[in-house]
Amino acid sequence: MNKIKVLVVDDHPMVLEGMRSMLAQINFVHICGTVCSAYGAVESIKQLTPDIVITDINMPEISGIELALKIKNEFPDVKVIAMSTFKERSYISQMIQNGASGYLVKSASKEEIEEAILSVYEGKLYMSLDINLSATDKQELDNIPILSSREKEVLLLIADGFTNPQIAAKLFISLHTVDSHRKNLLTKFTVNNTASLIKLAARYNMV
Amino acid sequence: MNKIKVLVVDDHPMVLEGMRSMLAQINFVHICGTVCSAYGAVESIKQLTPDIVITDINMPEISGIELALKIKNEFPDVKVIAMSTFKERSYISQMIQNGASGYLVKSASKEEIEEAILSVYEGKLYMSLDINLSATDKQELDNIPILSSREKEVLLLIADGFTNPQIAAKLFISLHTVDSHRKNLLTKFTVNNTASLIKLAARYNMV
DNA sequence: ATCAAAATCCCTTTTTCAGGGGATAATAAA
DNA sequence: TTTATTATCCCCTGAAAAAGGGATTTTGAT
Repeated sequence: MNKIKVLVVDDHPMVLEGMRSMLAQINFVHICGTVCSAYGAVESIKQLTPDIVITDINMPEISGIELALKIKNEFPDVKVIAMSTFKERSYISQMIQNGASGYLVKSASKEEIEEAILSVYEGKLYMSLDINLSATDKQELDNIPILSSREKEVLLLIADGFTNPQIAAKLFISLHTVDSHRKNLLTKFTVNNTASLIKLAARYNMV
Repeated sequence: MNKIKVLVVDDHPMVLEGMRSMLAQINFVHICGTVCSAYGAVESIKQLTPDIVITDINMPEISGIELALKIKNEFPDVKVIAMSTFKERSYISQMIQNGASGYLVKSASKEEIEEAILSVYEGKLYMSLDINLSATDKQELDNIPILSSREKEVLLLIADGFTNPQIAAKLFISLHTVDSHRKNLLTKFTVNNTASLIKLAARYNMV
């Protein structure tokens, strides 16, 4: 059996080293390279022709989300596994939409990484969301409200400091409508003013 | 020369592996252990008697900040190096106040880690703040306003959704005073309403 | 001892928010 | 096709925040 060629992209040398060390223990995996920025990633893929790219989501300048899109466009056969701390839950769906096949938390064990690589290599999806979360973390995830797209728009504009009339003008809707969305946001987040709303939204990486 | 005994604490196995691999390349360092939670750390220090503990700041349940305090109380001779992504800048001062001797970003290179360990072992302070920051990150750091302790209190209460009258009651000060602090916060953050204020404060890990 | 900064308090006016109510098309899901 | 959701619009009231002005007393640093 040919080894699965894996390229790792992360801006933290420490994580790269960790991945390198962990992947070295998996016999069916060959680490064909590690890259510390999304800039070098595309070039490296061209040269090293990996089967799977494991990439951090949070990177300066070019995020893992954009990188996933680029990879899917230029190298449709290359599978992408996104990696991050559990906190960036809201980014995961974007990552999947951009063609990623898997999601790993950075607290993943060697076994999980192994499973993720195998699953993704076989064309399946792999998600390691529920693992390694503390009880409070899980509860937090469950409490993240589901917003409509319009509500998301309004939320972002609120967070950027726009007043209701300004938001109404921007979205070409009535002031009353903005007010309704705003009320619904407060209800969905079970808070009673803007400060709490934005604090929570920030914690969930929605703003 | 005796090797410097180092214990690493981090809840991400990947980072632990990375540190282990990087420290293994430094000849004057002996990794006497790695621990994946602050709970085990104290016990391990007792058994392994490290010279230096390198600990992540962000850990579930017990943070690195609390851990640093515990270590300084129970093992005053053990030096502590705090480690995190650059984002938690606001925690650094707390870490230092709690007796940490150094600060490493997770994007630190082997050389930086080497230097940090040496410096701290010799009783100096080591800070790796300005390294590996992108231009925009640096600019952001520069723009982080310096708040008085009172302002921090007020900011936290605002973020928790308390109104000015409630804050006044909690802090035993006049409503007018709260209002002044609030105005000063808006000025210092160069924003013009609460939503923007909390969004920024959240980004700077102040709430 | 002096100066600067921080923290405190006071006032006014305009604007915005919060919370309450309810209603109607359009769309998506069952 | 019926139901539920979403997005839209409207009204009201009182509370709170934004923005402007200014003043005094602690506290900390030089």
